[in-house]
Amino acid sequence: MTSQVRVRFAPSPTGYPHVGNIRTALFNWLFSRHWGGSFIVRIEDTDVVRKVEGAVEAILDSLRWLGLLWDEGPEVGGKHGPYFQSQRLKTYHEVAERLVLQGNAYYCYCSPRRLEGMRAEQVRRKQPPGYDRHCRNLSPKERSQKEDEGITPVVRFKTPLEGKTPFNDLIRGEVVFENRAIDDYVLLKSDGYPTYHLANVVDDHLMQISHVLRAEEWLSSTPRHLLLYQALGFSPPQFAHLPMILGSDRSKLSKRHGAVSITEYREEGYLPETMVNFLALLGWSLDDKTEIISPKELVDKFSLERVSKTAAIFNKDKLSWMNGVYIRSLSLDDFTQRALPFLEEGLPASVKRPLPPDYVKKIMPLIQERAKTLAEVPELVRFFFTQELDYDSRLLIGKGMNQEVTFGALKEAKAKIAELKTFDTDSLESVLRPLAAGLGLKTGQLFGTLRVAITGQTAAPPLFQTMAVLGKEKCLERINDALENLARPAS
RNA sequence: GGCGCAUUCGUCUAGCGGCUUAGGACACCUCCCUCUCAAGGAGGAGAUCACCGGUUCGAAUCCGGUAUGCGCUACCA
Repeated sequence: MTSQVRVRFAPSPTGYPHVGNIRTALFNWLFSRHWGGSFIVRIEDTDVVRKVEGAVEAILDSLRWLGLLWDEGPEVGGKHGPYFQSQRLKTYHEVAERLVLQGNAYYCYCSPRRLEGMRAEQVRRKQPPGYDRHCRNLSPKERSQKEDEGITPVVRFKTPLEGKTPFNDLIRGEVVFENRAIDDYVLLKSDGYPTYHLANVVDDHLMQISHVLRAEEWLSSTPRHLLLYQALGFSPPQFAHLPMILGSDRSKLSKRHGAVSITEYREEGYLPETMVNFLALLGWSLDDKTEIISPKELVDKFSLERVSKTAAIFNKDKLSWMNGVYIRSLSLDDFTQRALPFLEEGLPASVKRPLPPDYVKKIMPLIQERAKTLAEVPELVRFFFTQELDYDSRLLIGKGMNQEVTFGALKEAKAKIAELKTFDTDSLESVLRPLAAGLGLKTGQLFGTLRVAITGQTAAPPLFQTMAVLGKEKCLERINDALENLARPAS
């Protein structure tokens, strides 16, 4: 008997992985790494109807992206495979058959129509909906009659009519369910696929899973699973039900809450280290102040005792803040490397590709601390690449200035800049700062005007650094353009 | 309707009977820094700890009830 920790992430490929799924994966991964155990990925593709093409790849990609590598599962294999439930149907059939033989399950021939009618009636009479056990005690004769009619039955679990099923949830403590509140649920569907309940229990046992860490929505199903373990003579794993992640309106996360799939966050330019850090803190905390925490420390300190019991709302503002923190912490090279794909993608088509590496490298330090996501980098640096600036010429005229003053200031500035032999931050500052005083302008006024002329924006990286990167020629061109724009009567 | 879980600033959370005038973070506001925007620094506002009872010398912390929210109640997971 080993006390090896073996946990699994068992997604169903019925859609792209959302933050809730991934948070569950993260906690499983952290738990396994903390205890030196194994992290297993198992694909629960038992719902043929809802199966989504590409979902498995999206799930695995997301895990890899976040660094949540698995010890057993798709692609890497393992000695308890296969790790796709659709490839394990024979096992489920055998177990279901055994259950029927043992008297713990039975064939049910009820038509969907009958079940529907039954449920409607139950709801109408305000009774708890649930299977009425119509086929629970069919005689052999009745059964063969149904078989003769060509009906493919489902296999239902013969839930004990009395008693209680208690268990100790590692996060919530003692939980008890009355068996009579549990109906005879389906184990094997008529299409030959098992339901979650059967496949999950069988595989967790066969794969020697020691701890089941899953979302709270499974809490009510746990007694069903426990009853199944009992009937099968398997010793159940330990259960821990994680708090759910909710949308801003406190309902289950869905499309209307904006980005829900983890792949969308990736596309929006959130760093994987941000997601890991943020998701870890959604339902778990180290202490009363730790916000930024490394994966290593997460693994080191993770514990189920510090997992909270209450559902959490996904706070995107805080995510963005945290992403900014991580972006700023990147080395310049790393930041550049990561931003590059977003630049190639996000810059206007008119900008020549490939982007000149040296030029890009000079720009990046100017915006690194201004970017909250990688996806907004193209917008922040666009004016460095585009030929023509498109802005309202009225922006050139700063507070307390008029057209004439602005025009003169730009002209003077242009002259000073043109005289410059060395064109860098210091030389620009040494000539432009005095110029402001000479013109009787505040530095903010002169620099503001120049900023609009140079960048087409009122908010941009520091002016002199920006100009130094752009180069003398381009700066002069843009000031010329600004002068022309100013001279043109505003329409 | 039944069953289950939960309930501390708008949000994420700390708190596990006295150290709490309930701490931190995001967001918000003010000021400083400053050529704008960021970043950074200093402050501020924001929670009668859902409510009602009980236990106790003492409760956000323990117990009970109520309310509210969420989940489950499918041949979905």
